[in-house]
Amino acid sequence: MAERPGGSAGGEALLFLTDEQLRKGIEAMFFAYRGFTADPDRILEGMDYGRAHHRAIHFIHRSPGTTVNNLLSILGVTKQSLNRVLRSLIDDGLVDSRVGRQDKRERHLYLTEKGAALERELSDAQRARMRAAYRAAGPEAVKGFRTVLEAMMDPDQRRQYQGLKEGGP
Amino acid sequence: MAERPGGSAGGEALLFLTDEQLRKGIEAMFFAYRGFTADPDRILEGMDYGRAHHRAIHFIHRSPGTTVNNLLSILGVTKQSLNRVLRSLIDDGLVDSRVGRQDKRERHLYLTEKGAALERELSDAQRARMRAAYRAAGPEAVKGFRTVLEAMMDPDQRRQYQGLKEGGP
DNA sequence: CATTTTATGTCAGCCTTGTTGACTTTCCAA
DNA sequence: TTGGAAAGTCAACAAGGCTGACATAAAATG
Repeated sequence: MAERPGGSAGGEALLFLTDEQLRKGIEAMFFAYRGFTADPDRILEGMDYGRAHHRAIHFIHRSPGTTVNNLLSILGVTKQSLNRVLRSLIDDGLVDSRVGRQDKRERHLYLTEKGAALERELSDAQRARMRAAYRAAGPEAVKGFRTVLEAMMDPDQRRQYQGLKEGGP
Repeated sequence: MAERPGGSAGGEALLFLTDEQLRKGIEAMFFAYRGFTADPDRILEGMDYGRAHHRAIHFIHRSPGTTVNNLLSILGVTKQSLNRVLRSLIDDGLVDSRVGRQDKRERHLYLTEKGAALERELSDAQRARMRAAYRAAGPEAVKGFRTVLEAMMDPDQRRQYQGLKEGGP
């Protein structure tokens, strides 16, 4: 791996693995992530909420009835941090927290109509950007996009990402 | 755009634009970005530095001699915020700030040998993950990955991303 | 039944990294 | 020579991470 990068499949086929190409990929992630979060951030500024609230709302919408513990492991933050966010969402009537029927220690989280309305506003904006990008890039590019992103995740994160496909309470 | 999503190219070709597919793309970005930043974050924790220092170091390495103002527009933060980060890097001898020769108001930023060493450590870790993901996904997927990310950026961000290709002081 | 473990909530305090506003110094350019 | 741009600095604040300690209820286990 000294003279030619890669060194097995013949050089040219591996030019996409040069440090220069990798650096471009890294910067693409940086700039694209800013775009990715820009629209919801704009909507949330002015409200009392931020990106952390958006994330909670997204995953509650995604898995209605999810427990606090589930949410914690998906978001990867501490319960104190999540609690602060959930508290404000519950107090403001965007999220409904119901004691579990089988296990009464658990709280199951649901969006209220008001919460669902905000979720719609946020995800409409985020999807609009995503849709424009997808449409401009085309289906083959989108497939590659998803493949690389999945390969970039930590195994635990990937499991959660894939597990979410069918998941539920 | 009501009955069939898209509605022009025949339906099946546009299935990658469904809300479900877009939602998966959104979550892929979320989880992948966590992986993307995980390794440098691990290296930096314990030092006095964080992700903001990493970003500054990255772009100074990338464009040696860049001015504070250049850096500000790339990073998209306030000068007070950047100044706090630069101050610690300069005080700790990782970054060298030189008064401009033509315009003596400007400061040109360079990594010292110590700064370059940390940059190497951080970018080696980040590149290793990127390389593994690229290799697993293959060149076609990588091409799609970059295409979608570029389309996702704000126009200003995209200009900066592309401008960085040749750029210099 | 007694004990331990689990799920959750909460208080207090700290750190990083972002923000705004005000003010100063330097110094290029009109 | 003066206006304004570039940079630096101080102060104060907010969001959203973190740790540690402690409380409560309920389930699980002995």
